[in-house]
Amino acid sequence: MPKNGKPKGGRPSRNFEPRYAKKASFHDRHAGGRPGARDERSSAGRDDDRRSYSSDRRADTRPGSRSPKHRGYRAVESGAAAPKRRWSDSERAGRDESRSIRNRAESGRREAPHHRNDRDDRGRDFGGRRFEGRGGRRFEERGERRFDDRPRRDDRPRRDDRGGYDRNDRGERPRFDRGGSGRPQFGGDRPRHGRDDRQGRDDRRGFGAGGERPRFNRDDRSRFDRTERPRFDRDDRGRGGYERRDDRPRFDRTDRPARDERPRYDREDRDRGGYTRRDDRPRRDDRDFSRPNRDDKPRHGRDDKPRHERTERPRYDRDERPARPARENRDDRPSRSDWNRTESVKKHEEHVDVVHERLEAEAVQATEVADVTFADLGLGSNIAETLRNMGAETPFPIQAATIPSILEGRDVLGRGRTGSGKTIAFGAPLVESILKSQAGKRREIGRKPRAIILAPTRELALQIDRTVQPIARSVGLFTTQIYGGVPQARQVGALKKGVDIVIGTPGRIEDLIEQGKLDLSDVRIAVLDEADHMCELGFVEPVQRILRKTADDSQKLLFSATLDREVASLVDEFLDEPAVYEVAGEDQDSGTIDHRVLVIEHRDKADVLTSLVDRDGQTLVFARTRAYAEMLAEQFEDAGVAAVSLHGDLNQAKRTRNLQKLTSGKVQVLVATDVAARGIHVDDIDLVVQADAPDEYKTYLHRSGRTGRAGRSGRVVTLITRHRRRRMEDMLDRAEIEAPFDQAQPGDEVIEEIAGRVPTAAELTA
DNA sequence: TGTGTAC
Repeated sequence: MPKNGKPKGGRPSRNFEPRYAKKASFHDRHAGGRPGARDERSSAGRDDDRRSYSSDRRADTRPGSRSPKHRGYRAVESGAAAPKRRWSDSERAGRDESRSIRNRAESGRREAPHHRNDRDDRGRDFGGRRFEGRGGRRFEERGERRFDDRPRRDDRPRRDDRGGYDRNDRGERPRFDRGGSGRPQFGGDRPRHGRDDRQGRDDRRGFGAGGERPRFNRDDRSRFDRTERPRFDRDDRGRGGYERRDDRPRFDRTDRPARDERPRYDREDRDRGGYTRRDDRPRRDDRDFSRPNRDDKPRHGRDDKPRHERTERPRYDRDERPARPARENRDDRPSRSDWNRTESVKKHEEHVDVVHERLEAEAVQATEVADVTFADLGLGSNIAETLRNMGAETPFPIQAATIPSILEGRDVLGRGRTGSGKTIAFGAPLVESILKSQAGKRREIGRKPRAIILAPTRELALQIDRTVQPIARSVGLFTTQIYGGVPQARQVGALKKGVDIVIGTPGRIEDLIEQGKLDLSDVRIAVLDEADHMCELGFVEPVQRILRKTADDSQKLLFSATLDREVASLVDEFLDEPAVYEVAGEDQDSGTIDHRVLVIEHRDKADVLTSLVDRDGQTLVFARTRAYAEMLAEQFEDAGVAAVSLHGDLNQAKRTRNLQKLTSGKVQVLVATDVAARGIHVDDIDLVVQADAPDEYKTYLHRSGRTGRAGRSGRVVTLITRHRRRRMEDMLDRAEIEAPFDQAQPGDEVIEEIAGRVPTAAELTA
């Protein structure tokens, strides 16, 4: 250990960023004949241009840490990272306390004298320092960031767990290099794999396994599904489904005939806009749990209600539900699909209703939730204390609602806007459960993870870890991030040492599983953040395969701000009588966001956009494609407005760096694709510009949710051309958002108002 | 169609 920690940790940065940068540059230099060469070069070229353009900015704020330079720079950077201290007294105390707590809790089980030793090793030799370093300073920062809007995320990048130890892993890499050249197959498959190359062929080489392991082999997959869990077999589902379907036609997707029976929605929609999906979410409640799939389809939205009723929608339709006697009937229940709204909530019906409503009223005013504490909800003192230090004094509604059920071991579906405390809502109880489950057990090196948290983007995975890690650490548990775009070595190294909670994205997780480097068989809690998104095309299968790798009876927690029918596919297979919670008003504009739509001429788009972003305050611009996002960022730079982009064509180092530039305030404008639509927290964004209107209401809600956070005001403006007006109206309607439409041309007053350069009429009167 | 997840 010490070895590992020393050479590597001390010298090279523990941050992967610098490394990436370095590799990238190396890569650029050797990009010559490689497939991705052209892209890389052009990318690099742009980067250079920008750099020179805004060199000043960069220079001051970020002394070399980012720059791909060398040691010297790194020294500077390490200086920046220097704040990382070792364990602080309080942390150490916390660790000890947790240890004793764990032991006590485990009175029945063996005491495990090793326990302490193991941990000490970990803590001192590597985990200890780093953690502490990070912990000492970051705990607070995290808290601030998350709850107080402090933009400082600089830590983010380096903070990777055991980052410092990577170096060791690196040392091992060389021997794997042989595989380096042997992975032509990928290149062939992916025309744009250039970006991967950028990140560092070293890593890839390390895996070398390119030829050895056909990870993504389609055949393997199919084999997988069926053999592993026969019970989930489609056929089975179909069977089960039918039974249920009879009861509830709407949920079944296979149950198409049923739809025919309920054509009324379609018709209404058709009359309106034909293609509109409006019906899909007449009311939020329905939308979530009963709707067939996505909004696109105008399928029968089973309810007769005209959408206007939505405003009145009781969140869970509890009233509508036939009251069931609590969970005793579990066995009697027709199927899991009931999760929708019946039983799950029912079990806690009384309790839930009470708590839910009481808190709900406080949802907007988080500070009012004073009568309940995290301890009341069942969390241990260490965790409660950590949450307090993070800025979470009292539980938010969604937390108060879900924590008890999660601790109870139930599967849970939770809907709450990211930033409203959703991460803690599942993170804190998850840590508590894991802690209890292994109370008294020795923490072994190389132990298998006990929990896994899946997110759709790397940035979100990082963010989740920033919240969960301190909580876990407060009780002696370890987390690690497993996502792509960065070298595997560090991640694998962490797994070898043993981690309790894995947080990451599907791709890399599955990859490591197939490599035999990640074993989820001990995972007893699996969380899907942005669950509805994780159930979309392209995501759902990997997710299913991953979930199937977890312990058979593992607890599943699905969260999202727009949790809807889309998760039915997973719910049917993986959840058992899930409890369903949501907090009204948290999944969309909570009244603090001002929505506007500007109807413009296409030829004016560039000027209007530049005018909108040339302002004080941070602006997040959404573009539909990566290319357009990149183009807009350049356009803004050319116009003298510092801007960076965030999209999938950038290597992870750059993605991280660019996002960090926004959060740190170095740049005021970030142009992104929908990679930034969900979950990303940048507290000071006060304007969201949708250069391209989203295609579905959920995307609108997620994008607009990047502003107006924590009760502050925010503004969202969407640019459309006149022929898109109708679609836009329909979408807003589905999103239940009121937004005035204004015709606009460059220079118009309305643009000045939206940009905040001129007070609006409302602001003047106010 | 594009976006994200991956080597």
